[in-house]
Amino acid sequence: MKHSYEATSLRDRLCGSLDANDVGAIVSVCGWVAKRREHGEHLAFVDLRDHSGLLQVVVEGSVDVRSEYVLRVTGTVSLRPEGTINDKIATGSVELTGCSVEILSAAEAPPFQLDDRSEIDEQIRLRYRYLDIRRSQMQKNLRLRAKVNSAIRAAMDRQGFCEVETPLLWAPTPEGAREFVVPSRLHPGEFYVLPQSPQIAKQLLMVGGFDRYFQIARCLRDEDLRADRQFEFSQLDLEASFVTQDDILDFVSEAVLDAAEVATGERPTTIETMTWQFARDNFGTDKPDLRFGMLIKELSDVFATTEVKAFSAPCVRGIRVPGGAEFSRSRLDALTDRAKELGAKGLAWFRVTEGGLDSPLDRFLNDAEREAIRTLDDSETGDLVLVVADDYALACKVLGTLRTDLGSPPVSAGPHRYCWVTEFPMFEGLDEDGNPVSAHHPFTMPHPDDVDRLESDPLSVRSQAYDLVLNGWELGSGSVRIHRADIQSRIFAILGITEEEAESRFGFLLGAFRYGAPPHAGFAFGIDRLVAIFAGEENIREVIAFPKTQSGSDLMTGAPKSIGDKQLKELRLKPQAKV
RNA sequence: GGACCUGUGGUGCAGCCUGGAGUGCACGCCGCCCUGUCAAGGCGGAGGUCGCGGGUUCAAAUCCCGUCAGGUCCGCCA
Repeated sequence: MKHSYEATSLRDRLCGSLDANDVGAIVSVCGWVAKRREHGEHLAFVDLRDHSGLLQVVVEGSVDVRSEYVLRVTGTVSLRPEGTINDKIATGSVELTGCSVEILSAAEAPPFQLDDRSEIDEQIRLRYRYLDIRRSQMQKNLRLRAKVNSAIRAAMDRQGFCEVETPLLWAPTPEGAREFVVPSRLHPGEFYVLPQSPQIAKQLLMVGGFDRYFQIARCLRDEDLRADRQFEFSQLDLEASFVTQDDILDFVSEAVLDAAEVATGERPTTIETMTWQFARDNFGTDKPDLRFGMLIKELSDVFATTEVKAFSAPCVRGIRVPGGAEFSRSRLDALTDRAKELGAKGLAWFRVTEGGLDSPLDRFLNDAEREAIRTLDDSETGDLVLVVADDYALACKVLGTLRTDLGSPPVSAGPHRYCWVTEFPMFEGLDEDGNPVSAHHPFTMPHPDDVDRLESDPLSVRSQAYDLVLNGWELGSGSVRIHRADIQSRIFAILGITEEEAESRFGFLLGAFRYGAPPHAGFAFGIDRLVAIFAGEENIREVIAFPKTQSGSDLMTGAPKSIGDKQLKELRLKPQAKV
């Protein structure tokens, strides 16, 4: 089937699109030389590659082309002679014969082979990213991303959302993530920042009467990089007025499920919902991976009056590791190190054996304690039980992390398990001045049932904030926003933000809210992470055309780089010498 | 800011623990041969600052210290 986008002035078809139905057609194709196989001066085969696939070109006579030469080949689509059909490629039943070959561009030997067989060091790939993305895996990933983007746009459009672009040059609003700073030439000594998200802009759009806004927005955060974090990333950012939390969950679900359908061919039937408290109790984290069990079990009651010093703590909890009794001592030591890295004082391990428990701590346990551990989560002989005793938050963090370290299937293997996590706490902990810290952001609406306790017991107050989680990755979060000045003032007061401070930091937003702010709520989720999971990639760099390294360098362009004195002078900037 | 892993012809690896001549494997590259290959095949060849610096030693790719780059993680990411 010929598609309109295949044909151009230079080519008629894409290499990978030809098959037995095209036999007899005289076509021109363009692409790169993937492989050349010469048989003396009378016959040569060239595998021509474009993003659609490979096509074997038969040249009668010799041909002076090398790998990665760019060719335009005109020839007849022919069935391959019997016995020479190649099942491994989509076009393997045909080949191009009687060809004339035009060299559009010669090429040096590439620094690495562009086939799919070799694992190339990422450093090399990133230095020659323009070659790396010529490889089929990267073509696949980036094109998948484009499909996801377009499915999301279609879903938002269908739901009546209006796409509005917001500024990249924004005002500093010191709060949350560290911002990238842009010096102003016209106002020397003053700065713009690149937005960590369009949060405030989209709330202003609500005030402005765009009751359903969305944008596939670039967000920038100057924080340390990780496998799932780049300086710049893309979010589906949305906000709607005259809605509740449930409306937002519906809007987002629609977009995500559409994207999933386009990406995987299958529309997930459900997105589970659980409260933040439930997630923490059972998974030890606010981003639960539902693909496997190993839930965290409570042991605090059993050890409430324990003689075992290591277990004298407000919270004692454990997980069962199926088959973990086989772990070597060094592996168990590594787990203990990991627990300590996460802040635990130690990690207690118990091999469940035929006779009971194998553990250095076993002899200190009384019968009830031993029985509770031995039967934790229906443990059987051959399992391992890991126990952490600490305060609740740390026990959650340590066991939750060990759970995913030990149980999480590879991204490419597991099913896709989506999950809404709701009723996040309004505040998490206290800052150095003793003020509660916003868990989401200071414009988040408290849970209606908890508003009374805002002042008396702020840390117990739930918010109307929610996260979307996929396979243990936080895809995004959102909240119902505060649109009433009285509640906003109370929140600022609790956070220890004075009126003057609030005015100087968010004045334009608070000002806008004085002119008729509709109740509104919104959400944003990371497209890089979503696509990475769809693509079966553990690392979002694999779905980004030109990513940065962990230290924030671009190995291709060499960024960041110094700028010339003239530019510095113009911006009135004076770099300090490196220490 | 911190922990751990990695760095050896163009590429991917082995060699390092237990020091002894830049040794090996696969791919690629160059030349010649080859009329149905498709990870083509045969013959020949070129290609190295063992990331960089210092130390130990008669001798360092190998051991030690430092440093740079890449990765994973902790901190950080409202």
